[in-house]
Amino acid sequence: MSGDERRDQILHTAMELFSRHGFKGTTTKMIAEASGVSEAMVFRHFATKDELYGAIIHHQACGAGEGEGFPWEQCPELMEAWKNGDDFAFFFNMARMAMTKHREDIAFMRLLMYSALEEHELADRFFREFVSSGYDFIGGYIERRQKEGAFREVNPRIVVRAFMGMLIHHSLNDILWDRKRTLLDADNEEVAREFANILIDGIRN
Amino acid sequence: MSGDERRDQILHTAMELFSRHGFKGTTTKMIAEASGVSEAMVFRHFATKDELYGAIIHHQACGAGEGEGFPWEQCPELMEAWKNGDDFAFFFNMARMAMTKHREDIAFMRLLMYSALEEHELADRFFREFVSSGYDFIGGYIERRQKEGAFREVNPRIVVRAFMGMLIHHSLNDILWDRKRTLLDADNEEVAREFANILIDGIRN
DNA sequence: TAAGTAAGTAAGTAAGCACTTACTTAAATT
DNA sequence: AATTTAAGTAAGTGCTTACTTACTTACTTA
Repeated sequence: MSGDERRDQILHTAMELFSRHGFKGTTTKMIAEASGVSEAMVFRHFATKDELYGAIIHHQACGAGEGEGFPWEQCPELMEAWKNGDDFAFFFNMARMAMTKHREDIAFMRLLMYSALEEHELADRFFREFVSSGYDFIGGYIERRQKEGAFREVNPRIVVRAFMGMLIHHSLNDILWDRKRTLLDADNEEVAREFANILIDGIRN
Repeated sequence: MSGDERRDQILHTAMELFSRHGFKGTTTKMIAEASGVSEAMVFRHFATKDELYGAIIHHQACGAGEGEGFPWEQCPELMEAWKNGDDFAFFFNMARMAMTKHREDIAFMRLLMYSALEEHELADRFFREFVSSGYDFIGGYIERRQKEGAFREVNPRIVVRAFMGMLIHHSLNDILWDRKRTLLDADNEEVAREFANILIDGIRN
């Protein structure tokens, strides 16, 4: 295997392990064994464990945060709804897109949670670059629709927090707390629809 | 210091450290030093590090999960609202109470997150004994109000998830992700009021 | 006052940790 | 064919970890 291929493989293996066991809970020996090489190979590609973690962060931040732009800019139905002021389509597609993304990237979400708890850079960076843009995007839409008289007077940031809360908490339940779906076992389509309905009716004029 | 006092002190010190650094990230040496005793004293009171963690879990599960009953049963305004079907008072007090509890018990919330990620027993137990009762309580109220014709037809569990999502996500932002309040800097009273308003208008008939 | 008991520790131990060294193999280049 | 280069490893290094042992101190009780 070539150097670059091996580097990539170690990086992905390590990311999987870090996301499962956290930074302290993952040993370089585990990473080496899971990658099918000796520990020395791991340290040839990444000088320290911290540097390896840093490379994962960089890789994820570039891949998830931007790269091809924010995911909501990637969804034509969503941008269409944004232009037309189609409230249901806007919030419904936002919810569906978020849930799909979360479900695809469980490892990344776990890594993000660990990072936040362990106060690594990733959480902060993801937050500043990604989440805050999401707040601006949704918050901006709400503000516009308030000016158009569609939504009542209310701090748009609180509304965004309410909506983000529904989405993230729901995904976190699926990934972390209620993996067996004992509390709520509905498909994402229905949940997204109801979240959108609740929010829209909740702030309609 | 007597044996029982010391045991308690070590337990609380350890809980603080586990909540900050996770299980793997906390060493018995750290615990001993922070408690002002030798490591041998820690192991006199708790045979293994796992047993110490178990004792913390037990202590927290008994203290937080029940003991004097669920916190919502402790709040007279809330039970009054429940009886009278005063929707705003019900959801507003629920939100305010949850936020206050979360803010008081940051260490416990962090411990809970770590437990969920590390798949320790605490997360599961807290979830089964506490969260699921919360779902039943709020879900039951919504169902009743649906029968009375106040709320529209919608899966009550989805509504509970939406509401819990707002509350927990908001607290998690305060504790973990947005400690500097760059995204949203509103007082809990206002946030609780708006969350309640959004939910009620969102499911009103 | 002598004996017993409980709180406490200094100084270990073996295993595990991140990281290194000195070496081998095999393919590409000269 | 000889030399260089890059992928790879076995066997370490020194330090930290969870946990133990053998001992001391201080208070209580017969």
